[in-house]
Amino acid sequence: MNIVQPQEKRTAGRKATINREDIIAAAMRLVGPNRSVSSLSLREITREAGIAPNSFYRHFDNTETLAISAIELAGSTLRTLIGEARYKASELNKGIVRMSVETFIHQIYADGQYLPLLLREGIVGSDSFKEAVREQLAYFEQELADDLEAIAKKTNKAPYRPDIVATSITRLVFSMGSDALDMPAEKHQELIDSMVIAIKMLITGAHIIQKLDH
Amino acid sequence: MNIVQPQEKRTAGRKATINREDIIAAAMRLVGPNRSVSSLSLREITREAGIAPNSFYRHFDNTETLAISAIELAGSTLRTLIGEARYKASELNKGIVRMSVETFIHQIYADGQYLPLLLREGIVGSDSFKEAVREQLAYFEQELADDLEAIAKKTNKAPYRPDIVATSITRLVFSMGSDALDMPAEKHQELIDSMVIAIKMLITGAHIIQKLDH
DNA sequence: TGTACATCAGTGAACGCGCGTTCACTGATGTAC
DNA sequence: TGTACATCAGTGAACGCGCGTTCACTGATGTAC
Repeated sequence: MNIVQPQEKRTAGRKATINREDIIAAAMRLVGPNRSVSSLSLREITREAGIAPNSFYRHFDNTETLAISAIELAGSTLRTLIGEARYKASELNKGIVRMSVETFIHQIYADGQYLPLLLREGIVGSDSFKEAVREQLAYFEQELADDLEAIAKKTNKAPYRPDIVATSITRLVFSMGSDALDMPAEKHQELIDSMVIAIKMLITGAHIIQKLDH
Repeated sequence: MNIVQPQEKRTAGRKATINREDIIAAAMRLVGPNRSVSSLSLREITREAGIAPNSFYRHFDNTETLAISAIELAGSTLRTLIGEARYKASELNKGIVRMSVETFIHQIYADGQYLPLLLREGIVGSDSFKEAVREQLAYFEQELADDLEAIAKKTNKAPYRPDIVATSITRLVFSMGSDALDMPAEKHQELIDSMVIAIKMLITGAHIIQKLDH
């Protein structure tokens, strides 16, 4: 979970004009809505970052290392955003589900392309990419599971298989969320509504099903 | 939906030793569980197919055209499989949901890598790839919607927003289904069980929710 | 304060390599007569 | 049946290009004394 190695105390030497975050940002700009990080060439990244090709090696061992750093950055950024959404939801008395989903979608058009990055690299990346994404998704699911538990306590009704509910919601949000990239902003509200309905179906079903089967 | 251009009647000329399907198959072998079609080089594909690089142009305009053909082939193959599963389910009196999911998962370890191909290209592909995948997903969702309607007629209870249910199920099956690629075969049954439960939660929830909100 | 020195981020030039694409060709096949 | 011919799938050689990586270097910075 260390996004960037701790800055070891410098003793002497030329001052750095660019850092790891700058290079990651350049790579994020290049991937856009369609490309995967593994399709980026080293020279392409350094061109975008404004440095010489071989300067890349001063900051990363190779493009694979850069990609994993980008995935970790994306994951922690998204979880921070959702954390804020959760906080705001409790403050504004707005539904936690709707608030979280809205944050997700609006984030897509904001500074970063974090969500689609995670989604893509979890699917097309190398094994180590997939592992890095899996780790990030596990954090999401854990936080979701906590929410579900809190709801369960409040309503005195535990959902059936909360693990499956958490996984399903995560998958749905990522899958449907990435659709937002390919549609105009005015359709976002409709998408958000659909996602909220789907999630509520899942949660509602999870509370009923146990009565039927168990 | 035309997988391969209709064989125009040949009048003269050397007999073909390789055809479009052979080249698509070579490409499918190369992508494996991780790579996207767009990462394949023309020379790599022809090497795998056992032909000279420039022979590729006798069959496809470029690798993009090949990729779209592969997507269409994957889509129609999968839908045929699911169609058979649906038929068998009604014959064997086995649950239609379980039967379809099991077919999906087992197919992953069978001849083709169709499901992950669709999933990947729908996310990392170019706009035309995405369009091709979207078309295939739309077929799936339509067939699912038909099933839901049939169930609704039988039970005399229509689900709320069957479109959202169909979309959600499709997304869940593709997302969780592709996990099967990264896990040993003995864990497949567990995955199938989880997917079936998630789908039942959705369907159950979709029947309850309308009573609450509408 | 001044000076010699170690550190190290960034560079320009060069390398060998695989790539997509082109060209003119070969030779097997089927057709016309 | 035989022969000249049109068709066209597949090829070998060549091209210019962007790639990842290496090397020896430059020169700004901070440290030791």
